[in-house]
This record gives sequence, structure tokens and C-alpha cells, in this order.
Amino acid sequence: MVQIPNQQPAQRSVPTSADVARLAGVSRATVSYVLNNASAVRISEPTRRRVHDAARELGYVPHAAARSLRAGHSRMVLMPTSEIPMGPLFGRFFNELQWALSRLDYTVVQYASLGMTGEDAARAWAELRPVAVLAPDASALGPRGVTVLKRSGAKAVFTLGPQRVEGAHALLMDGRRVGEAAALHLLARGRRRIGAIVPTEPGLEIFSRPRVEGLRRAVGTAHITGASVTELPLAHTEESAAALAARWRSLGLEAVFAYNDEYAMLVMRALQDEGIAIPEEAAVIGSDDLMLGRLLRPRLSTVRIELPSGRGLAELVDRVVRDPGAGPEVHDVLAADVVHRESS
Amino acid sequence: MVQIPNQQPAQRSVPTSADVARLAGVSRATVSYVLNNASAVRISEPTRRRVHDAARELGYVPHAAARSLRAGHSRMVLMPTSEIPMGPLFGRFFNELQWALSRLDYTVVQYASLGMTGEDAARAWAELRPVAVLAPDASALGPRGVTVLKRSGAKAVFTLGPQRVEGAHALLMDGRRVGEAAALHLLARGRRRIGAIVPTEPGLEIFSRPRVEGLRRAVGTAHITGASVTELPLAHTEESAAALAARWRSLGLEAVFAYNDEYAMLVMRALQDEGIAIPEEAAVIGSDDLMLGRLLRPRLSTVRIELPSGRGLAELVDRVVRDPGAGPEVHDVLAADVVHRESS
DNA sequence: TTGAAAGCGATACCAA
DNA sequence: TTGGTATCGCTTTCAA
Repeated sequence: MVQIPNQQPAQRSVPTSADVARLAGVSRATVSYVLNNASAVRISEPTRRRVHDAARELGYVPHAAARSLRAGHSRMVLMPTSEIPMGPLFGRFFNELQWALSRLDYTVVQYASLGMTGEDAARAWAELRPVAVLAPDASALGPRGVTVLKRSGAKAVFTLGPQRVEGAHALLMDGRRVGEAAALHLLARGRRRIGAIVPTEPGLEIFSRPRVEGLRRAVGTAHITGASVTELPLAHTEESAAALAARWRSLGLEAVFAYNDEYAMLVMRALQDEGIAIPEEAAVIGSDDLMLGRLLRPRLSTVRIELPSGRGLAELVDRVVRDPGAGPEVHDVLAADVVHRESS
Repeated sequence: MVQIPNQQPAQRSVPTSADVARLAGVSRATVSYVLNNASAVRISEPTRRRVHDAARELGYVPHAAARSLRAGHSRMVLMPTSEIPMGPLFGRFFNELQWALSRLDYTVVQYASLGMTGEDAARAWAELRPVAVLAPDASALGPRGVTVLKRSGAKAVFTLGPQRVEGAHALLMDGRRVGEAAALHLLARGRRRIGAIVPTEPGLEIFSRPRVEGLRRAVGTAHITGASVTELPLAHTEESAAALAARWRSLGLEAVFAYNDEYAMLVMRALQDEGIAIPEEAAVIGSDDLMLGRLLRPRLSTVRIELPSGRGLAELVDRVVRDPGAGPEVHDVLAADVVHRESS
């Protein structure tokens, strides 16, 4: 650790608009008019300049809290972050959304409320008085949480994940679509007895459950004799995958749907190391269409997921903020289709 | 899209502590005392209950802006997010840090200031009057930005990345360590002419430049005749990798350091498809020790990066917030060592 | 034990 | 064109 001598003297206190007014020799009102380009009043050019100069000299920055307190509302969009890291797919969507919202002049803020759940978390969020809340995890919110947020003045409450919650708008990302697409593909290719990898990592079940459920449902409604789904818990480790591969033949399965491409890679490698031929002895399909799937040999079949454009959602949020009267809307936004390569 | 009829009637206005006071039949002061468990004053038990009941009935949530305005300070730690998504390594570190800070009773908020740069961004952050700012990208801040933040009352300004900036504390993550480790390893294994993959993706050069620089430096100071470093630009696509592989033999290189494991995988696959033996004809080493490296054949050698514990940093931040007097400290926190597997 | 009131910083109405 | 001032919601000192 390197110590660098402190060069700045004792902090002057933080400059306020009153300081700017004093230095410029005008009233605080005038400062406000000038700095906000108030169109209702005309301020003379010399005064404008004096105010701007004073503000620059003092390094004045307006106080967002004071401003929104006075205004009675803010343009803050709160996006609670969940602990589970999002993949590249969701990450890109998030970034796009954020960018689009800031284009619409919203201040997007991510707030991690680690450890809390439901109403507690909602209360913590509500203290910030956001104009909109976009929550990725509906279950960690609940109808009570939605009520708390709305009571605190939030005009729009959206959930973004695989679940919805009463009272909130929903961008429903129905993971069952993914499982269904995988099931139809595998069945069409003559596979009957299908294994479903279920990650044991905590937090992931919110995403994995619907996928398996969709797989189950599609296999069930296909009415093909002998068709079945077997859940295979798997940790994100080589050992776990090796253990699964070791008992693969005893399971009597013909195919495996692997939650996502990373788990698919893990499983495929373990099966190959066990001498099991892919896709002959075991068809493998993943999900999310990651780059790595194309680099595997055989190339990995996968379910490609399509999320809506962040811009569209940003406009939707804006619309709801401006007209909160309408009831909650549910948008079904996840599309899934199979990219067939060599592993299935 | 499904429309659900709006069940809630017109929003009542957001309840304030005055509303709670009115309903409980006490003064606002008493409400504040009760809800904040003020130890300086004793409030009778019946009054406490009346206040709590009233607050619950109204769904009262305190107004953070008003509170911090009155208090003159907040406990908000601002973490500006960069557009480039962070990998699992940095992501884990970030999560840990966030958690540790919230344990210390800070409100951690991520704020994306997309599009702005330097002072503009700093001003936007300063409006929120955070008590501390942890910026991952020093270059998008600059000494001026640091000044703006400090003037606005920030007690601690940290940069977290590969660069530092004057006036701010730094958790320096010196990527040159990574390149150095890779170079020493490859040289020790008898490789002389080394290629360095440089991602062409914008934003990544902040991380890739130092790694290549470290590689260069280590190769240079080794004083081994014939040792050289050749930069190889590469996009994150199969085509780009295939093009590189096609001209590999004409490059006359013996080894390649691939920025990180993902690019290593991309390159390795392309080389293998071109019939180039690994590691015989081309030694490959990546970085970040991702799971996928262990799943490749040959198994991927990699540079493992060790970041400090989030808890430690959280305590450091807390210390600086409590005692901002001391000058900025520079902590060198990145450790790198080689995990030798089969590809080198 | 409780209440009245000042004041944090910025804005917008009304007067001058 | 500019200034005085009330106000947003909350905390805290001082009085009662």
C-alpha cells in the first residue's frame, strides 16, 4: 500500500444554490431560473453569465434529494438486482433497457437488497420513492410488496422474470417455452426417454423449474408411448458431471436437455470421457445459444431464446408512468426456437 | 398482451409522518422518535403502539430524500456501472463487496451513466450526494471528476480497475501481472515467439492493453535471444478465429496468450480445425481460470487471477469514510499465477 | 412524556 | 427582470 500525502486542505462545505446566489449577487430564485433554463421568465444575459460563472467557480452541483423533495416526484427507475449473476443474454437485454430508459430522461438505478425478502425489500426500495420499479424476481416481491411500492408513489411496477405477481405489470419470460422447444425437437428426432439436467445451485431453480416443467408438459401431451422425463440434479463441477456420466448407461436414457449451454458442455464432456457416443448414445441439447456451443465437437444443439428489445420495454414503462390508470398488463415476451447442430 | 381490469381505486396520496401523527393522535416529533427508536427520549408504551399501528395501517414508508436532506448526509455508496459486462470473476467480487457494504449499513446503488464521460458523469453522480463512490473505470472519471465528487461531499472516492487517477484511492488491478505470468510460463517451457490475442471488441482494450504490456515487458526483460511478442487482433467470432488459424503457420509463432479463456477456446478450436497440434505446434494459454478451460481437450492452461475479498474492501471504504483526512491510498490487489494444464 | 418550530436545499408562485 | 417566501418530509433542539 502506498501512502500519498494529502494535498487538499480541509474540505470547504458543499456549495448550495444560496452560495451561488451570494457570489453572483442575485437571489436563489434567479439562480434556479438560470440553471434550469426556466422558460417562464426572462433573465438578462449579464445576470445569466454571472450566475453560470459563480456556479462553475464554486463547483456547484444541484442536490437531487432536495430537488425531488420539492418537486414531489422523481424520475428514478429502480431495478433491484438479484444475487444470481445474469448471463450474457439477460445482461445484454438489461443494458439495452437501461440505455433506452436514460434516453427517455429517466435515472436508472440498481439497488441490491441482499438478504431481505418480500415486503422488507419493497419497503427499502420504497424509501427511495422511485417513479417505477422493474423487478427481475417476482417471488421476492409478492403482492404485498407491490402494494407497498404503489402506496409509496411508484407509478409503474413491473416484474421481468419467469413469474408474475398480482397488481404488477409483467414482462413474462416463460421458461416453459424453452423446455417445450427442446422436447419437441428431441421427440421429433426419435428420442423417447429424456433426461433433464437440473442445476443444484441455489437461486437457479427459478429459471430451471419452468424449463423442466415445459419439457414435461410437451412430452406428456405428445402421447408417445415410452416417452418419459427424468430429472438429473447436477452441480456446476466436473465431479458432479463425472458421477452422472458414470451412471448414464444404467439410467437407460436416450437424450438429455441440459438447462443451458454451460451445463450442456459440462455433461457432454463427462459423457465423452466415459466413452459414450454423442449423439448416437446420448443426444444433448442446451439452451441460450452461447458461442461456446459452436466450438464444441460435436457442435452443440441449443434452444435460442429471443428477448424483446430494451427500447420497446422502455417505451412501455414510460407509457405506464404517464398513464398509471390502466390495469396491469401481462406481456409474453420470450420466444424460443431450436438451433439444430450435431449433438442431437 | 392481456389486460387485467384495474381493481385499485384512485391512488390516495402517499402517507407522510404527519399522516401517521394525525391518525395516532400525536405530534410528528413523537412519530419520529418512535419509528427511529430514539434513545434520547422515553416514549410510553401505549403511545408507541398507537404510532406503530397507525404507520402499519397507512403503509407508511419514510422518505429517504427528506431524511438525508435533513441529516445532511447519506450512507449511499455509488457504484457506477460500465457498459462492458463483467465476467464471473469480477461479478463475484462485486457481489461480495456489495454484500459486505450493506452489512456495514451502507445503501449500495449502481448507477449507469451511459453515454456521458468524465466530468459530466461525475456531476450526475454528485447530484445523488453519495458518501462514497466506487468507480470501476478510472479513465471515465479523471482528476476533474474526482474533484467534482469530493466537492459534492463524497468522503471516499475509489477506482477499482487497471488504472488509477489522481486524488482518488485506488484498488489497482494491474493486468500486467497476468501477461507477465503467462510470459514467464511460456518462456520457461521453451517457447520464444509468442502471439498475443487482442480482442477487437470496443471497451475491452482497457483490460487487454495491460495484459499485453505485461507480456511484452516480461519477454523483454528475460533477455532471451529470439524471444518476441506479436499482437494478433481477434474478434469474438468463429470467422475471425478461422482467419487467424489459416495464417497461423505463416506467422511462425510457437505460442499464443489469449487474453482470457473464452478467446483461448475460440483460438484453440480454430487451430485444431486447421489441423494444428496443441501444444506441439502451438502452445495456448488463457486467463481467468473459467470452468470451460477444464473441459477442453487438451485441457486449457490458464492464468488464475485472485481478487481481494469484498469484505476487506468494504472495511477499507468504511475506514476512509470515517476518516477522510488521510491522503489517497493505492492498493495493489491483483495476484496472478499460472495453472498449468495440457495446452502449453 | 410530548409538542412546537426551525431548518436541510431547491423551486415556483406572487409581488415588486 | 428579479426577489421574497412558502413548501416538500423529516429530524432534533428547546419548551412545556
